[in-house]
Parts: sequence; structure tokens; C-alpha cells
Amino acid sequence: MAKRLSRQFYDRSTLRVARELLGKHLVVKKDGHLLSGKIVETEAYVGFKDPASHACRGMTPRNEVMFGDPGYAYVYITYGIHHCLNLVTEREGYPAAVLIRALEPVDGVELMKKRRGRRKLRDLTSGPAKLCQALGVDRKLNGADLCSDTIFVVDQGEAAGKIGCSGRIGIKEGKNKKWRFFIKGNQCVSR
DNA sequence: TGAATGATCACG
DNA sequence: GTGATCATTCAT
Repeated sequence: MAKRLSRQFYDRSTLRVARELLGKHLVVKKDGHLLSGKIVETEAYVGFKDPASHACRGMTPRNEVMFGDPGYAYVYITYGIHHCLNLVTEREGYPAAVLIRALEPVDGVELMKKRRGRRKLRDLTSGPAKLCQALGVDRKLNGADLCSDTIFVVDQGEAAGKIGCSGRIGIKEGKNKKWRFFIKGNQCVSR
């Protein structure tokens, strides 16, 4: 019973969206391939005052997608090498998004292995930049509509399991906020 | 534990 | 233009 998430799903509290994305499947259809994975780890970046968010110093050419309508992809490059994928939430004019930090591979595992140069399942998508490499997400998908046929999330109707939360990873400020969510015990969660 | 590696942004 | 910073990954 796969049901694609509508724009309304993303047009809600970012913390809620981040938590509810756990257990759902991210799908990328591109270049004749269908790749997907179960979302097992997310982080929320919310509003103008979140010191860890790219949006905390106002709108720039890079982060403008975060300020737009909900239900679009925000993709950027970090450390000069790696891509990260976010799903934009909340109303236009309010910058917020959910960082997809880890997946459990589902469809297209062989291609993921080839792209990642790794054989073990848990090395394919257990990190924000790893999953982008595995799924072929790059800046061409920045601003992509999550209600389109290229990249979207489906509800498989399965329970996420036990959900844990903690401070966010890889940031300097805003660590006090417990805005990282993950499925407890899942082998594909980062670290 | 630290190197790789380049886009992005504030500043002037 | 310049320099600091960076929501990471991998090999040592």
C-alpha cells in the first residue's frame, strides 16, 4: 500500500515531519534507474533563529529553496566534495527543512554498491553524503518538486519502530536542541 | 585523528 | 578579489 506523500505532509511543524519521515521510503527515479531506501535518520533545521541552519543569516542564493514552498528538495555541497539532501517544510517565507541523514537500502542495491565502491549493505547509505552518492542525488535536484516523478517519499504503511532522539551531528552551534531523530537499533543509522 | 577539496559567504 | 568556514567521509 505505497502512498506518495502530498505537499500537505511537508506543510507542518518541521519537528513532526522529521519524526514522521522515519520508516517511510525515499524514492529517486532518474536516468532509467529506480532507487529507494527506508528513512532511518533525520535532522530538523528550523527558522531564522536556528544557529545551525543555513538560513540563520538570511536568504542567499544557496539557501533560497528553504524559504520557498514546502515539498521541494534542497541539495547543497559541503566540504567541497559531498552532497546533502534536505526536504523543505513549512510555509513559504519561513525557512525550514529536514536533512535526510541515513537510509536502509531497498531498491537498486547493485547500482548503489557500484556507485559507492562498497559491498556491505550498511556502508551504502548510512550517512547524508553517502546516500546522495548512492542514489545519484546532486545539485541538479536542488529545487526539485517532491510531488513529481523524479524524487519523492512513499508511505509503506509500516511502523517505524522505536524512535530515538539526540542532538544534531556535525554542527558547532545549536547542539543543545534534540532535533535528530532515528530508528533505534537500525544498523544503517550513522555512527 | 586528520587530510581531502571546492562552493559559499562576508568583507572591502 | 581574499580568507574562513563547512549539516562529511575515508584512510591512517
